[in-house]
Amino acid sequence: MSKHDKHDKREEIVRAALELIAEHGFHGAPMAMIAERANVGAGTIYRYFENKDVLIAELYQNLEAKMYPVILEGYSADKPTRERFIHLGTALLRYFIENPLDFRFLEQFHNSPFGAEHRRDKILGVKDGCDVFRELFEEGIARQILKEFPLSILFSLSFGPLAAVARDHILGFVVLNEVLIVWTVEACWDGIKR
Amino acid sequence: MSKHDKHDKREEIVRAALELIAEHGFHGAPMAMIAERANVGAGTIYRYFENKDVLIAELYQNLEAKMYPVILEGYSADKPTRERFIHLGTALLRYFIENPLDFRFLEQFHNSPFGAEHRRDKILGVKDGCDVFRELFEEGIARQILKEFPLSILFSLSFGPLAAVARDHILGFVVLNEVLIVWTVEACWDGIKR
DNA sequence: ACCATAGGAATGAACGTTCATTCAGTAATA
DNA sequence: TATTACTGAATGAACGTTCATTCCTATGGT
Repeated sequence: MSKHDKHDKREEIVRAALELIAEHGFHGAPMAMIAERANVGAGTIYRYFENKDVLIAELYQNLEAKMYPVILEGYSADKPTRERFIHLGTALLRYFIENPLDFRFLEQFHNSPFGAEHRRDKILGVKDGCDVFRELFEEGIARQILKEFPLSILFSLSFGPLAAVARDHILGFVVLNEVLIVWTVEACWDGIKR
Repeated sequence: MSKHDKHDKREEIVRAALELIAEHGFHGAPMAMIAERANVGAGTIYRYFENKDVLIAELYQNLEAKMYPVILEGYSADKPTRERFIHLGTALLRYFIENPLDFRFLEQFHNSPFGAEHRRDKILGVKDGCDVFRELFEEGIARQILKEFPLSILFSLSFGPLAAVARDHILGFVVLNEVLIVWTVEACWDGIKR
């Protein structure tokens, strides 16, 4: 067998961990259960990840790296502010709906000791994906297109509803279709525009 | 000692549990630690609560019962839709900011096995506090004041941002004052109004 | 072509820790 | 004294992690 199969095992572990954590939360996904679902011995996980925390952190970074390009696909900084916002918002919401496991994992992650630390990092040096939104908001405020709120409130007014709607869809309280997705993001825009 | 002191112990347990769970989450608040902070033997908790789950569930119901009248104080079904929405929204946000422990506990609760079950209950027979919002939204749609969205999306567009803003305030990412609170809720209104 | 063997990969039973819960004993109350 | 309230050490279950052992395969000598 070749080097490729090593990766197979590693990826099996990552997949199993994502599934179980998304479905049952961090504390409902013991290492033994992850190992079982990955068809791997319990000890094998520790050949690839130092411990559970490292596994989870890597899972999170995997996700961010995976989402970023999907959401930015077709994004152009030249288009009007509103159009760019709708693009990002709908792309994000679509991603969440099409990848419910990813969404559920992210939610678990943000409501955990990890999440708090991670937020602190983002305060100091904002990382990766948020920059796009930050730029968009700052430009929108400067051009007087957006309400003059602290950035963090604009974030909340935009992502708060998107996350809530995605959660409701995944839990089956609404059925979102393409039209509803766009309308929802447009409603968010109405909330932040002047 | 009189009957009153029994209540004192019970309330000490409830207070300690709320503090620790709000601060460290369900799994960072072992029964032994709750007992210690309540100045009570570990076994004493079980004189008042069958087990940890029951303690948590009762904590949650305490909170709901405590919040409901505070938020409805001064609420009048006669006033215009917008005014009523602003009243409820600002009251809720103010409550969260003034009672950060309550807010953090509610967040922990909603991101847990309990939360999911509880949501299912609310689907069938909507309980207590949500009725006010439900009425408000249904009336707003009927009068063509609000966008014609599924109720659950209107909920998300309203509470999503409020929860996110409250979280940011409590974690120190924004400092909300009375003006910002009102502006934020008005922005939510802009999101749901036609 | 065959076997021997070295060494990394994989395993899962075993370990130490932590937690919710119990219960035998103690203190307070009447 | 009898009853009730309280205590915290003891218990067992569950967890993350370790490590002695097994398995697999690539290599080199015959």
